[in-house]
Amino acid sequence: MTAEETLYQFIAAIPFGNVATYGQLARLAGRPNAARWVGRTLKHLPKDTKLPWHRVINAQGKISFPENSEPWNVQKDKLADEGILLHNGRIRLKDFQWQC
DNA sequence: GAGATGACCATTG
DNA sequence: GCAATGGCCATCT
Repeated sequence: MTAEETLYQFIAAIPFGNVATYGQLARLAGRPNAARWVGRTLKHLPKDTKLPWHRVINAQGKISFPENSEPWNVQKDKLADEGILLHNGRIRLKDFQWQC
């Protein structure tokens, strides 16, 4: 099981209606300080991936795309479908962050 | 091999 | 809450 595969497993395991941060997933995958590695890995995902990549946000509860950009809107919509709404441009981690 | 870059984080003031 | 700072990992030039 490579670190990447482990990462995919954890992303797939994020429950509906919850989100996880880059640093959190990095830790779970066994790379405590590799948040950037998580971001890089996500960017490499095929566009037809089954992974809920939209549930991955940064530690500030914000979407890591320029606001109102195309991917930003896609992610926002998917989150809204799960009842996760942006409050002042960011997500309330306190309410939605995955506890594991 | 050095420097820049990127879907980042924790700490500090 | 926000900005600056230093750190992290992998890739590209």
